[in-house]
Amino acid sequence: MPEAELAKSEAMVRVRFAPSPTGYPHLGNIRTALFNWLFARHNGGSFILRIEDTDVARQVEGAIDTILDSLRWLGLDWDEGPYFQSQRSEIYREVADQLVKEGLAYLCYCSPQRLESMRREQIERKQPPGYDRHCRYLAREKRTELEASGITPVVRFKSPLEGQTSFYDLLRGDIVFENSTLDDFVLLKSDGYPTYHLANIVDDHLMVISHVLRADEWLSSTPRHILLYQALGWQPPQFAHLPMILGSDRAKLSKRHGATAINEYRNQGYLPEAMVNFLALLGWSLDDVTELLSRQEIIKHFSLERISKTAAVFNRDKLEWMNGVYLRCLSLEEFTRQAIPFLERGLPLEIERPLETHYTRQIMPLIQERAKTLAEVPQLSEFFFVDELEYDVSLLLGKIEDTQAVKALQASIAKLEALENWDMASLEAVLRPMADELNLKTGVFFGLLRVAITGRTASPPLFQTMEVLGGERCLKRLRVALNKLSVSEFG
RNA sequence: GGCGCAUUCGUCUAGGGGUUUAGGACACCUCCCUCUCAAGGAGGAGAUCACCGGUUCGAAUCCGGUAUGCGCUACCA
Repeated sequence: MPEAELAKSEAMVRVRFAPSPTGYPHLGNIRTALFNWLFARHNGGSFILRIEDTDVARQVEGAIDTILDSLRWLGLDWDEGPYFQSQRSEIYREVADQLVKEGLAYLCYCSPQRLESMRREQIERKQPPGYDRHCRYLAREKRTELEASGITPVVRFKSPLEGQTSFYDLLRGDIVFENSTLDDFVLLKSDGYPTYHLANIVDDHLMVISHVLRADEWLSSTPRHILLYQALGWQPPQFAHLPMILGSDRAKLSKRHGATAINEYRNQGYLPEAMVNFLALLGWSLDDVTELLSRQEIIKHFSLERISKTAAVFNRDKLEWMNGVYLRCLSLEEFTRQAIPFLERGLPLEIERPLETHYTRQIMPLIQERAKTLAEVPQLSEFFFVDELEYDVSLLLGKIEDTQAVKALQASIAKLEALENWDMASLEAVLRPMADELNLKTGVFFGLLRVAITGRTASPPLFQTMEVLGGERCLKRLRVALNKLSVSEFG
């Protein structure tokens, strides 16, 4: 980065996140928000939230709330706003009027139908599609006639016909566009709302935005914005176009890519801290080895210089792994607190609510080590809560013959009925020697008990599980297992 | 079609002329631990640094071209 640019970027930092409520924010949107927030926090600047709701037709119900919720969930607090562009129409209109008055923009009366057929013809003739500037050169009489006709015009910017427009991108360096490739884009729509191009630069100027950090998809529009700044005699902010986040098919993230809305990740049991850590590493890195960073560490080290230039494919496996790491870092109290809503929601309906707190608290340490997301907690712990286990007898006989299984279960029941202290150590002290007595490998014997106790072949450690379940439940389950075996013998 | 940006293991990335037989992470495989699972530990496999030229004593690193990918090309943002 040249020194002059560096110096500018060190001045008072004011950045904004400017989502459009035409959909729910996905990973890509939120990553942009995160980078802006990190940049502001690192530099002691301001993070401003602005809702770009100028497309009334495509507005999605509830999108604004979801945007605010998502930012709050991730702890991306804003210092100003939310500002709503829909409430600032007067401002944009005045700027558009001024540009028309100065001859830098003009009224266009072309119908959508005409524009559409024009575009179709251009594509057919393999010409670059773009407005043909029909209304830019309207004769005076014709214009007066159209004004009288009652058609509501749009306002278009008079793009220069030749020359170049260039700017310095903080990430990518000098970028140059031929003005001849730019058409006369719309500033003010016929419904009175501004387009992105107009609203964006007016607000960035009025809100004294110092740096525009936005997704790469905006790079191509930037020359228009530069031209507008020039037309208005305003100093443009610094630009940095961030690499996009792609779906596994390497295409721009969209609804097709599964749970793209960020609040879906919350529902699926991801922790905001894990999400922040993961997202920060999607396009930024500290060094060659660090993967786990706290929010404070990210803020401390965040810099534009270390943002990568290449689009990144979202790797869900890695997010899961990281979330598991964060889950295991939680205190038991915190993990339990967070897991309970997922249990209440995800456990079978017949289990009584609210869940018994003391019992649940005993279960959670066994689950915490094994869950990658909170949404997995009900599935992992279901057998602790249900009265009747549902499993196939064949599971009991996985590695053992039925006569031996029956014998082993009978012996276990007899020994356990006499057990005085139902705790992990006592259980192990009784059961481990039994494997020898029964002439079974511990793996086989404990495996049998595991299925009888949990209904599964994989579970938390047997003795811990039995201690938490308690003697009454365990003995009942052992008898049920024995019964299953005898029934199957006759069936 | 035009314009723009990008191109290092499957994925996220480090590396920015000699330190590189290209480092780390996820996923995968093997082994250890072990009552199963998970976690953890130790290993392994996986990248002719897109390709072709050039600059240089020397290039993943600099330059040019090509290819490929992505983005933009709306009275969407």
